[in-house]
Amino acid sequence: MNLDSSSDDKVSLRAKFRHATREAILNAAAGILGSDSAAQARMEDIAARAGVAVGTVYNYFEDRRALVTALLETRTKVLLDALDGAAGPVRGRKRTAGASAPAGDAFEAELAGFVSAVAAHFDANRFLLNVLLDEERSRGIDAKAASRRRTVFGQLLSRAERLMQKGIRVRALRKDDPAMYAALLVGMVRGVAVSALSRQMTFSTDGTASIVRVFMSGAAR
Amino acid sequence: MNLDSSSDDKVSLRAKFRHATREAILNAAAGILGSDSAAQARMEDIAARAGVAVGTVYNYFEDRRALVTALLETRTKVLLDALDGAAGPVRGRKRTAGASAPAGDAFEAELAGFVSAVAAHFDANRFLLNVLLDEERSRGIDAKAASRRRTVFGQLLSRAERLMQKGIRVRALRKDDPAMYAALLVGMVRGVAVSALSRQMTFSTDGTASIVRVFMSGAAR
Amino acid sequence: MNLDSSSDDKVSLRAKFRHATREAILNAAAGILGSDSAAQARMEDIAARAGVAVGTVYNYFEDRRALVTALLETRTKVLLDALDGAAGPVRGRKRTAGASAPAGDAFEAELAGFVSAVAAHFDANRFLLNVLLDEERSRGIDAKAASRRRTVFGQLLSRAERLMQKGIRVRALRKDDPAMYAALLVGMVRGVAVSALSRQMTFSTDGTASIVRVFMSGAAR
Amino acid sequence: MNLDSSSDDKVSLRAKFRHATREAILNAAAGILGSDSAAQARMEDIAARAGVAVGTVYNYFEDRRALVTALLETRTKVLLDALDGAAGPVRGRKRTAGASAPAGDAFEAELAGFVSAVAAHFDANRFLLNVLLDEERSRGIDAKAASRRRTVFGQLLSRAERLMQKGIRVRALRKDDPAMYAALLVGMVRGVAVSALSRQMTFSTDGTASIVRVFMSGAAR
DNA sequence: GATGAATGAGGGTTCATTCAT
DNA sequence: CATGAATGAACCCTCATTCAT
Repeated sequence: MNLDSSSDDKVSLRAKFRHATREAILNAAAGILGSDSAAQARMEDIAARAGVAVGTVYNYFEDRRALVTALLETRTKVLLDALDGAAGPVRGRKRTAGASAPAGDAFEAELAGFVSAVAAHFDANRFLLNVLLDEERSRGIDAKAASRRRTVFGQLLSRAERLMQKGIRVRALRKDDPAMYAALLVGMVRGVAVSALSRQMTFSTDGTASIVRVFMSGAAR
Repeated sequence: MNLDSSSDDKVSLRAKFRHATREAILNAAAGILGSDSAAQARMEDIAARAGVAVGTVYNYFEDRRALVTALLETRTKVLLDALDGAAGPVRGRKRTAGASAPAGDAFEAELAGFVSAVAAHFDANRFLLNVLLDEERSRGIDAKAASRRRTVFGQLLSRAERLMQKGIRVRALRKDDPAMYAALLVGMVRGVAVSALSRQMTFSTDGTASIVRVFMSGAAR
Repeated sequence: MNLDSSSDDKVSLRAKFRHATREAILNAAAGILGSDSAAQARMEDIAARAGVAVGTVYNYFEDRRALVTALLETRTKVLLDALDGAAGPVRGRKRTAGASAPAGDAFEAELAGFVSAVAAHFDANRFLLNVLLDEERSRGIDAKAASRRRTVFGQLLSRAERLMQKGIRVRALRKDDPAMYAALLVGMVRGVAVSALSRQMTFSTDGTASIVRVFMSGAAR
Repeated sequence: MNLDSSSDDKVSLRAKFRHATREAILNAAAGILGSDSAAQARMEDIAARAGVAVGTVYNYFEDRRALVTALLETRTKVLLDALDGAAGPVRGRKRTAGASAPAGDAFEAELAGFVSAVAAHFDANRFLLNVLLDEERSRGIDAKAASRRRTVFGQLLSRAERLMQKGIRVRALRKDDPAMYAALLVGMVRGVAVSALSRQMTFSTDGTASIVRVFMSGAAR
């Protein structure tokens, strides 16, 4: 038992260490791929930024593709979880609500939650923003990874679409193609995020409010 | 006379040929950079697609960077010219109009023109769409070109912003930050374009209509 | 202690190995650049001759230019050190000597030392001989390196000039422009070296003796 | 006859023109190959300097090698002719002379002639100086051309050697290996020429005088 | 003949990946 | 396991040479 426990401890320490190293590498990759001068995302640079040797990176990830894929998946999972989390509470509220006005308010709140969750992630991981649609071009990314990534983007869109369907169902939105609504909404978020980026600002709450307002009520007087 | 004309013909033929070759190369580059598997945009591939030898590409463009830059500039110029052309007529109408309702209609028409012009170009040059913000990452693009490109994107945004200012001035739009409006609008266009892309569709007129409707009146019931 | 020593050994072994590889590459480069058919000094050839892959060469030298420069500098340093070493002892003797005849003898000895040192290096590094003045022409050598190299040649000349000044000072030589004397002497050495080269011979001691004799007393009867 | 003569005129005019073009190309090549920054001696550059198109160069010379070879041969022939011309008169004088002192003087004069002829050509054709031994390295020069060139250098040496043999025969020089004497003399000339080059001077008559003096009487007091 | 655009083999350089220590 | 030097396929670019006009 003692032996086991000590061995267990060792193992868990090792596991922790392994995990920490893995994270360090992922963070390094995110940092480099998300930076403006992302041109050079050489494995060696990533390793250096993570404070390990190149070979070590290959101990944690099969190859370059695997690293990028893992990065994408990790970050995407966090985003999607946040979206689902943001949706959850509202869903609860919504069910409780009976009146149509509250339904509209509730939906708007959920929409705001969705928008700010996506925005927060774009803010935090410029990497995601950069990679979102286009990374397939860059070195070492193949078609398989690209399609998988489009799935990533697709997942975001389908979350948005589900939200739109709900909005239509609860009569908060005019009846129309939910996919179109989703595209418009996600496009707006991306547009504001990019705009904030190029002006060296962060998304802030203003962005979220503007998006929700325009999306719901339009910009017309 | 004969001599002159023949000489003229020769010159113009040569010039025409030169121009045609240049265009062929640009088109080839656009095709490859705009394709899904844009990962391989090797100079040799571009040359092959244009039906010339590698060396020939270098007879027309200093290097890879120059080629991409030229491509970007050409395509962008066409887009911006289209935008300016679309804006012109409406401006005339707007001045004539006295009532607020016509002003709103006129602006909406101009907005639709803007949107469909941008959409048409995204449709025609998937290249532009891909490259728009993110190409700075890919091989052979340096910071200078990147900033210039950001200017390209910036130019699109500033056109949109100008349109928004006009909308506010003619009281077609609620008073708000025109830059924000611009970001939202361009984001929507991009969102729909990308969405169309991933569903293998073209932008169509539906997209334009949806964008204008939501942007002006919102999606709320 | 054991641990330390083993770690030391490792380090020194690595360092030694690194150094050996570097030397192997330099030698390969010297061999190829010094050979008759020096036309092909492709990086790949140099690498092959050194028994490594191309990439390895680039682990040791920034680029082609850096390799050639390093080669030149290394070899030149050895030559100059030899010259300075040869000059040292004689200088000691000279100071001791009071009579004019011994002074002349001492100078002649020093001159012979100088000549044979230079000759020995030309013999050993045909590379140096080839490159000495003219390498600026060959591919991949830029102006900066060229001027630096001319400095290399200049350093040889200035060593010779210093020797000539001493010769004049100790009245072993007729009073005249030391730079001219230097040019003549170095030219003679190069002439004999080249001549030996084209006759597939080595410089030998005969060459040195002839040079000293003619330089001091002339060829006239 | 008229027809013939007119055709003759035409032919001779054409021939003259052809010859002029050929010379222009050779001069252009000499200018570029002789310049400090001889790194780029591209066919296109040579053509541009000669004021013709690349294709035209290929109408006059089979290929790059042929051009360089022709250049070398032309220039060398001029040099060798000058040497032979300089030698002629002296030979005549020598035969007339009976006393040993005049013989020495005559030889010294011939030597001076030789030296200044070589120097003049090095001055005029830096190209020759550059190429003399080393050009085999540079682009587009192959082994065959190199050996032929070594012959060029060899021819210079053998002219010098013949002169030395004469010097020994007429007892102007101490009896020794004429090839060695030749190597020393030519080396001196090259040394002074290079030295003059690096100091941006021309060879001048001083150089010739110094060479002759040291070669004949030595530098010793 | 003169022209100069087209050609494409060839060379320098990079960087993902491997593997001995 | 970590390390980092070695590897070599792949890519950008150059320039001697050709050939249609």
